[in-house]
Amino acid sequence: MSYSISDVAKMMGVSAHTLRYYDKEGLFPNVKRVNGIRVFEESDFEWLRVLNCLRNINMPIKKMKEYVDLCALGDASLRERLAMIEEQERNINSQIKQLQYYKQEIDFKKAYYTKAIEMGSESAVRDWPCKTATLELDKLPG
Amino acid sequence: MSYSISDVAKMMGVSAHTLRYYDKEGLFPNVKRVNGIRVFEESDFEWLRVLNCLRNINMPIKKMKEYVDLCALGDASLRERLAMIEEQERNINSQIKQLQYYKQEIDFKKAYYTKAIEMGSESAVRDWPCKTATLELDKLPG
DNA sequence: ATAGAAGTTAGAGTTAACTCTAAGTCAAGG
DNA sequence: CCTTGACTTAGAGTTAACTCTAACTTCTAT
Repeated sequence: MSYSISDVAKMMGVSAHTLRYYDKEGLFPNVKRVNGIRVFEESDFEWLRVLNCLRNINMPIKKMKEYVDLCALGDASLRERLAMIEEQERNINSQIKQLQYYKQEIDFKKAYYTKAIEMGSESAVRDWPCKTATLELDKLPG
Repeated sequence: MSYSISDVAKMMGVSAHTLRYYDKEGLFPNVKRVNGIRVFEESDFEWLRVLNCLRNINMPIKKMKEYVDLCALGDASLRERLAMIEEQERNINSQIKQLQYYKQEIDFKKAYYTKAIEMGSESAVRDWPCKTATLELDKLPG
């Protein structure tokens, strides 16, 4: 079974334009062509999933290209690839931590507005103790 | 106690340029000026923390501006503000969920490369069962 | 065989969020 | 008084990641 660029675009939830852009940036070094037309196979899907993953954890396209190039080197680049993956691991962990921190602030705001609406006015809750209000600005997760 | 723009920049971990840009976009409607120079007070810090929070959960600056404008309307905009915060709550929850999902893929990759290095070659682990490899592309968290 | 849909390219345009520059103002220290 | 350094503005420049256009080719169905 083979797939056109727009099939894959639909599957990944991006535009065909975007996939051509990724290809131009060198992210699909192994996709087959028939009469110049890109033909995706199931065997390409693992790679598409990897790209999709890296994109969704905010790896820049240039870094993805570096990763592609390392893959092309085979076993000689295993350590470098592990290092990149470990960097992404640290990255994703800090992103999750940061979001969880700010989730608390958002939850507080939600409670604040809910109460304010209930009371009919913000002035009734203006000086609610805010857990985060005592934090130093420079201690926030970066 | 009052603070200059570069004091605040240091505290927030952004550049003074960036803060002036935010101001130009209307995100600091209440910061005092003395001889045209911005003077930040402790009383501005709660607002800086809110902005910092919204920025870190990837709210676009235009949306932050909308929020600023709603705040200026007082009690009349409480419901709209709650709605915005609730949207951000959904948003942040889906961001966290998505990152946690892709964290699994990264953890798998890490184990994969670790094993490959141990074995001396990727070919030894090439066909490891990958939990995520069976997923439909279009079932991935968006 | 021909229309229309979908593919191709190079390259221009867009958007968001900075990032920097130039030219100028102001306050403090020597 | 004069330099130094931090502040000001308007506006230009940068970067990443698309997003689109124009001109063209190829596939599919009548």
